[in-house]
Amino acid sequence: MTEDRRLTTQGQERKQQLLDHAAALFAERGFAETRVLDIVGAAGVAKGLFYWYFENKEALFRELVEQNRLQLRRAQAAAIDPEAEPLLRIRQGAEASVRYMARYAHFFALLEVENLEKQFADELRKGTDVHTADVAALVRAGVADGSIRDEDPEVAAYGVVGTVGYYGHFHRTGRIALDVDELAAFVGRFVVCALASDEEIARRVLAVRLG
Amino acid sequence: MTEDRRLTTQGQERKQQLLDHAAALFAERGFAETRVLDIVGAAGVAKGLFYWYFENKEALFRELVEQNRLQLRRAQAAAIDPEAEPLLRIRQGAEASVRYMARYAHFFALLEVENLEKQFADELRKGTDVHTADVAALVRAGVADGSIRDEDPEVAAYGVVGTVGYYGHFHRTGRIALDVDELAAFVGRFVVCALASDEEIARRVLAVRLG
DNA sequence: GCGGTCCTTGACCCCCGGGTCAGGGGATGG
DNA sequence: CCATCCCCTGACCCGGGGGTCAAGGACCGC
Repeated sequence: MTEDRRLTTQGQERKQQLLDHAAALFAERGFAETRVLDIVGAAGVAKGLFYWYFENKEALFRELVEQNRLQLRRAQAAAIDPEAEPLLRIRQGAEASVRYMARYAHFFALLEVENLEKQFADELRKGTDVHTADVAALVRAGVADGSIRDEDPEVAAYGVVGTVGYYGHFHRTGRIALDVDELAAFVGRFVVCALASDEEIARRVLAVRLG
Repeated sequence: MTEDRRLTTQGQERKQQLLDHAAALFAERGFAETRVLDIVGAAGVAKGLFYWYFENKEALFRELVEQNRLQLRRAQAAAIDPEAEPLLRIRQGAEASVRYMARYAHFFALLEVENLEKQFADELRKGTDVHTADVAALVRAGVADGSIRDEDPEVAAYGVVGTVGYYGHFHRTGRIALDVDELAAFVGRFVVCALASDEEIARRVLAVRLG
């Protein structure tokens, strides 16, 4: 029973507390292994209160995902220079994503649930699919102006999204010793080299310093 | 209580049946959502029998992973020409992995559990880590002879493993329309372009026809 | 036939964890 | 000072699913 509660400021804060603690716990031990009791325990409130704010555990999870997805999208948009050429925009987006994922690593551990909990697959696919569509548009533009190798834009876009995601994952799980700046730069080089139609273009795009 | 049972031929077959049905169910609806009862139900046997062959659900899962990991490694080894130059070997390994993953898609849906079920993280990391170490050795050789861009071999290797894994995932979940041959070829191009130190080398390595 | 090992069954136990609910307190406004 | 709407509590209910077990084949070698 959580139709459309009207929350006071206090209520909103409490809700966010629960979301935050839940995120930390999910990231630490996984969704299935996290009990509602753990979440309320971490937040220092009684179990019943959980159901004041959320329909159930899944609903909380969905809300968490949505919040997070929007934040990432905002971070990407902020990093991309709308005036720049397509391949550079792709590089900017990729590096920004890596930075963002490193910063909110605990959130992203969550998104990977896509793989296991089939119940969330559709929900979570939306995130990558939207991201992929963005990149695909850029690839299409790059192929059109000759700066990107002539590959299927959709497929190539998955390469960018995948590379960013995988490096985020490996970094998060401590298997890549690089610091965030180095990693972001590396991923930028990786995707640019993978997509550029020739060395000249790759060099040009990589020469740009990103702030 | 499954110490070291001596299984008859029939016993081994029954055990494999359970493994197969479990794999299919895990892939279909996830590990946590699959009941032991579902598994034995699919295999058409009683619940108690499950515990004759396996300590518990997790033990079965681990066994499944191990079986599968070894199979992939064998497939990779078979596809790689030990005489070829490093970058070409990487390409061969990557394409073989894509093919293998497409063929045993249902198995691989499993391996992605790495992300959510923290209890299996270590177990599963072993798989990717071994694979990465193999690729890293090839990258090191390629960097040494100048055919591969001078990047940290470990980090670059994660790019290959990640690319293969992600394309496998996207293909498996129906988001890439290409057939396996096209996808494998694409992934080959992607990693070769991402790693090659110049166009000439990339062209040379990509010119080789793979059987 | 007889003992032994392997295989199989399904009812049963039992706990854990999701979800509920009756009740209480503290604001705010009329 | 009553009413109302949020917020909060924790004991309780209850089902599901993991794991057990006593018993009963089936097939073997002897």
